[in-house]
Amino acid sequence: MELALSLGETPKPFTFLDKSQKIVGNDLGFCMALGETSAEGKTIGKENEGENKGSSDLPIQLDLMPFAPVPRSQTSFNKLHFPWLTDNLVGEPGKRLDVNRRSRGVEEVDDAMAISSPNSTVSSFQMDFSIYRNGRGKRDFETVTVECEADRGDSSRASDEEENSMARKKLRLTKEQSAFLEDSFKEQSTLNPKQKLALAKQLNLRPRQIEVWFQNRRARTKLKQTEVDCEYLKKCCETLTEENRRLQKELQELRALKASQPFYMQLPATTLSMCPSCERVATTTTTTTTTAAAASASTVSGRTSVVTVTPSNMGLPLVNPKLFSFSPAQIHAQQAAS
DNA sequence: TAGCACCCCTGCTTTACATCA
DNA sequence: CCTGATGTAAAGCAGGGGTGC
Repeated sequence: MELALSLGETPKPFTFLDKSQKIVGNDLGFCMALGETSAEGKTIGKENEGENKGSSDLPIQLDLMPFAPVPRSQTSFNKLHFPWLTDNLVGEPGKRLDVNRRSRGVEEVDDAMAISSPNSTVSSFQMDFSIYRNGRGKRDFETVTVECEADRGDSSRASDEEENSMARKKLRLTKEQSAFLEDSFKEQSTLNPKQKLALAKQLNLRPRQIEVWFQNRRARTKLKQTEVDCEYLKKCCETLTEENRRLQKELQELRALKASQPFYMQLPATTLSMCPSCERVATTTTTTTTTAAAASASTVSGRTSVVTVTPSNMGLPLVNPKLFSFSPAQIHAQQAAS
């Protein structure tokens, strides 16, 4: 029996980038600065130049949060005090580093950009997201603090006293973000760093968040698949149990028949065949069955792998018909010898 | 070749939040 | 409206495998 468990998907070209325009232009209420420069000095999103057409070449920045280095007089939020903002600086002494925080590499650079880069658009757009999230009128200013804290990144959890006093808040992804991530997951269940960065930029999330989302998503998929497999195996078990019961019954009948018909030796042989792959029975009766025994044997039918059921081997338990493979000539020879 | 650092993953757990009775 | 139970999802954490130096 073969169980086809497919937990993964066939790798396909990563096409979620094509959706950027749709998201950007629709109801998310934000645009992205795809012109940012990555750590390697390459323009991120260069490979998606086609999608960027129609939008401005310059990064768009919404000055809704004090992360961006805008003159204080230009932002309406400058009257709000965000004590953690000074912690956003990369390399700030006294920070506690998260163990999962990459100490080098693209992601860190990108995180740092998202947190402290003058061109970062993250915090601004998170504000937009928070507005959408406040559909029911909850979480207004609270949301602002949540998003800001989320943007601080793992490495800026810092200032332990503040951290302790402020309970860990969780960023809730918007429906749009989740849907986009779902679509991306359908395309590909794992991401390479470039794809992660691109997704992060498109959704204005940190790469770490994208990574975590995909990890959790894979875990959910696996869990669901496990449940499905479990159900399938249950049914297989029931089927096999039923078949076993039936075979046992037939075996009893055959034994009873054998006992009642001592001259079974002259019955013709019946060849049963079993497909090796599916183990289904394809009865191949070689001769016309004239007795109940032979008829019964053909229904036991077990199996295509050449189970030759003759009166002489009828008494053998049909444990694994694959083990039985006798040609009529062999059986006749054996009979003659005995 | 061993040791180390780093990256990425899985598996499990924790925690914040939403929902509902 | 409040409250506690419960489910869900984001994030934290530990540990292992792969890779490069």
